[in-house]
Amino acid sequence: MLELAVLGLLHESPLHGYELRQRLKATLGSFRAFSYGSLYPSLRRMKDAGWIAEDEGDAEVVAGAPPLTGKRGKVVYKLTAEGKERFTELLAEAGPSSWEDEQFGVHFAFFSKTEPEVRVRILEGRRARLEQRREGVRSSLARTRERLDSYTLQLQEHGLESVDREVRWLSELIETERRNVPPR
Amino acid sequence: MLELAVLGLLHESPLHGYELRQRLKATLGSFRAFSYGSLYPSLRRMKDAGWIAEDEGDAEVVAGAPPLTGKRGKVVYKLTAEGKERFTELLAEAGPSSWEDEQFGVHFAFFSKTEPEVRVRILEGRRARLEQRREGVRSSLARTRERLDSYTLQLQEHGLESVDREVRWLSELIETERRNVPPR
DNA sequence: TTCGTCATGTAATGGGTTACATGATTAC
DNA sequence: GTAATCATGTAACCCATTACATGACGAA
Repeated sequence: MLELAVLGLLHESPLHGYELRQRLKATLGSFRAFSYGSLYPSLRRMKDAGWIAEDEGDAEVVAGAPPLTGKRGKVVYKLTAEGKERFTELLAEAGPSSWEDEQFGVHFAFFSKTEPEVRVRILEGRRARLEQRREGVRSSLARTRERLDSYTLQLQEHGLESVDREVRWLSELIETERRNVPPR
Repeated sequence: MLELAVLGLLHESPLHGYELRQRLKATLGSFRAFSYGSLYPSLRRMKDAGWIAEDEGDAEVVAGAPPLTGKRGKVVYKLTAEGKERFTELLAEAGPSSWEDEQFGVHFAFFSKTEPEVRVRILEGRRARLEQRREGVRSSLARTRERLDSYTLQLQEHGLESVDREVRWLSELIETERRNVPPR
């Protein structure tokens, strides 16, 4: 999850940890936020795995002074060739977990780097998942409506409307995708 | 979280684990689902803590046959006096975490058992949280709109609309609460 | 008799958060 | 010079999930 997001952002340009987190917030918006406590260890692991590497030879070295002192400044990471491969791989292997709430947003955020067929698969998977959830809530609501107090009821209905809204959104997106890439 | 939900459900009537999970789904709707892998250990802990207890003397003992065999059937739990206290306590101590996505739904689901002032506090806290999030997204969007690809942009905007919708919903709820319990 | 679903549980694992510690750099 | 924020990191913990194991019970 975090891994995919980091690879995706570094795919655009090298960044250091702190910056990465800002971009993460900006890219994922209201869907997800990560803390440094998960980001830095993750960067470490990804570096050990060889997917990212420290980016020297940066515009950072201007006066020569900072690098001369043993001080540790920003650590800028860039994607390695293996990292790019890994990213592509992660994007391609979109399975059932890709349409869960937390994952979907991250996948979607990198749709412009995703194969058109995979995009449609994810959008449809997500929609099916939501429709199934909606049916579950609806039928349970039909069975127990009278027994629920007004607050629980409001919660259910607001939830249902939210799901409906997202389904409609997804349907529009799917249609647009289809127009651009007609099914073979 | 799970704890609060379980206490809340058992507050209405004794239930066994399996049933509890169904009710959890029905009550929380699309907001949250729990697996048995977290439910059963949680029940165990709550029993050890003395908040819930096995409910014997149930309608279950009809023919006398099942209890005579050493077989272990359903384990029905009921709330103890301490459990009721704990529940009230949890409902009252509604702090900043109560307005986070995951917690809010659970709190809201038991609003009918919550003090009116606490209800308003939670609703307003949640609204403020969402408004703050919305401003964050908005300003970041204003700054970086041109640099974002169309997918990321759509994600942001859909997110923004969802937040807007929930804010409006909350505002209506708050107004209703206020009409019923005018501020002293 | 076998299939579905009811029912209870455990072990391993996952994927994060909070709180803390530290220090550099920038703006006032 | 001092406050804010930029910047990196660790340790302890939390709260759940997945996968697995087991078995009763009712309906076809």
